[in-house]
Amino acid sequence: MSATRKITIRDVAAAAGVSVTTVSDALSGKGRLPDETRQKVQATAERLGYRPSAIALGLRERGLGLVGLCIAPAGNAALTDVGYWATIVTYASQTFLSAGLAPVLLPHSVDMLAKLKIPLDGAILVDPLVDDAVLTFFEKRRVRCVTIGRDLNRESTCWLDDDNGEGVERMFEQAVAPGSRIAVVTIGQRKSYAVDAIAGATRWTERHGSSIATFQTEGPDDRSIEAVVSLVLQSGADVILAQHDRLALRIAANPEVARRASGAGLRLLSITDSPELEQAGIPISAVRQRPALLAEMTAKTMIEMINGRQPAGPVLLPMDIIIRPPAAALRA
Amino acid sequence: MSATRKITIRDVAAAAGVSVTTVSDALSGKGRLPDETRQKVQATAERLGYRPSAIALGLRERGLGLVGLCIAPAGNAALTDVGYWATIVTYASQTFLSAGLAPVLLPHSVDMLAKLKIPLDGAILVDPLVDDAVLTFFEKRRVRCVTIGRDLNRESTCWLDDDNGEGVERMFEQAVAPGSRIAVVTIGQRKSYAVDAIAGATRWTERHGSSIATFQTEGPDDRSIEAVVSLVLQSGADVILAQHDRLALRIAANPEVARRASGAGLRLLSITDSPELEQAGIPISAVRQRPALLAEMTAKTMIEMINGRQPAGPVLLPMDIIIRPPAAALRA
DNA sequence: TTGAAAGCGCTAACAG
DNA sequence: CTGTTAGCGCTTTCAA
Repeated sequence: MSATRKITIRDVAAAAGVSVTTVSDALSGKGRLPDETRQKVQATAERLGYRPSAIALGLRERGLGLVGLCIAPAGNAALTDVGYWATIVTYASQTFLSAGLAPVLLPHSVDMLAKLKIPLDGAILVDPLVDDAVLTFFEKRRVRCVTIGRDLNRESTCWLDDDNGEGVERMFEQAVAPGSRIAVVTIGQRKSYAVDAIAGATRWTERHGSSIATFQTEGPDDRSIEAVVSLVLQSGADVILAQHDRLALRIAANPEVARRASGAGLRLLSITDSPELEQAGIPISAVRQRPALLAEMTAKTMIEMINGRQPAGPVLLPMDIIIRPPAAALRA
Repeated sequence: MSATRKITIRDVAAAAGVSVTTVSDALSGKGRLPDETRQKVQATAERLGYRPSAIALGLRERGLGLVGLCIAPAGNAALTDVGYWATIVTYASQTFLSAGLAPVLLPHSVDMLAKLKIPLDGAILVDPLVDDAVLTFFEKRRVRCVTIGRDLNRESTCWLDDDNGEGVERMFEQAVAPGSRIAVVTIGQRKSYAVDAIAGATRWTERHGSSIATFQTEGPDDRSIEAVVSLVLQSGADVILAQHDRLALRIAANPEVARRASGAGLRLLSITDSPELEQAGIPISAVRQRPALLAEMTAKTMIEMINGRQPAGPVLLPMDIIIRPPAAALRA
């Protein structure tokens, strides 16, 4: 580590009256020099405040041990679940640090990414979009990459994820009556977790002769969401599956939804869980993600890759189902 | 950025049948070569997938643009306020990224820090302890450092902070009656924000002829906290000032505290604020920190230092006071 | 217009 | 036991 580097190995060599090799060996403990020389060199280095240049080391060793962490920032609480973000960042970082690798927080914008002049040994990307630009950037730059979730249009990259499809299917098994009319409400860009989750719901539907319809909000604003909720209510749905917990909470805020859901007329489900769901006026069941484990495993996969081992193929983590039964059911 | 670098500038030169200088000039647009040569070289570079090595660049330029971010991790919610952590990390990172610098999440342990072979251009440290080991480490390594809060035993470092002293003094002005008996409850290691805040409370006390006593919990466990709360209650205190919001919430959980505080017999205050305080059974007034602004300003200060400008001396940000009046006061 | 060579700071191979 | 030298990949004089 260094900032205002000045004294180089040569300065130490000159001051100690030896060659650079001797300095190098003396400090790294490699060659078999007499203790006297070694100590003299060490003392000189200490006196001069000499620190080996990490960059020069990196140049030789081809790598500094930097790994990128690319995940939508937690600035806007409405957009990102801060707890999810913090958990992933914390666990991935800790795993990397334990392996002697330094986690770098990467921007999501390719422009900013391109401005960085950083020799990355690898990168983790969380929730890639379809044809993800960041992923393309990494591919071009030959930066190895592991993702949490996957780019739906890309076969090659190594990824891990919660098993959203199986999780949602199981949640339906436990929480939804056969023959129900299901409305899926999606928001924002297509991401694999949502696609997988909806696929799970669809599988359940096909098995149980229920119907399923998907509604996409125009935008992330309240007006767009309200509009879609009206449509959903008109459609006569028994069950609403929201793309994520923030969306579920906003749907739950609709009075008509709240009214129907407080009886047995409507069941609100979410593809992602968060502590806030506990505070909702109505019960919202959800599939619980495992960001801590996911982050750790993803980081470990990255470490494997850096160490030259072939990473395992896609990994799917089994999820917990959080059933929050409607008040009516509790009374029964 | 790179990972499995292979093709160097020499490969391109050879393939294009020119010298490395020409390649360098052609790609950076520096020399005045004929367009024909330039295009040929660019095409060759493209074809070979050539990327200049960030490390080699860094070796010449003496710096890669890496800045460290050292802040106790958000793993344990009881220890850290996740929102505070996430805000600081997010805003500091964004400020750095906008300046083309890459934020590295640093471990808090000096051992792990020493394992990292990273050429840091600077680092931000949040809430240093007394005689902070990380700070000492940076000093030794000649890594410039700006802190949020300060090491109470260190004069030299550049720091910024919320103006906790003034904030708490003002909170007392608004929320505490002259002549009150004040109990300060501290927990964990000595940090400057708490010392400053208590100093503010003490100043207020001296002006208004009140008494103030400090209680330090043995440890962070519930038993230790309970023990201290008993002592405080026995002391006949009117006002409890807790070191931080998590501690305040745990104090508020004491039935006797809750009982007295729901009347006008006891006032609970906290040196830090958080959304959770809203959910507490009893009103807890607090001083609100400004992590977003603080992080941004600190990062900007760091950027100034990296650009060779002298940073301004200590900066103190005025704080907002969040008064949550006791139910008794509302009724009146 | 182009190229050779000198470093940036370090280590490893090879001599002495 | 210690020193010289050759790179790691790049840019920047300075010559040709």
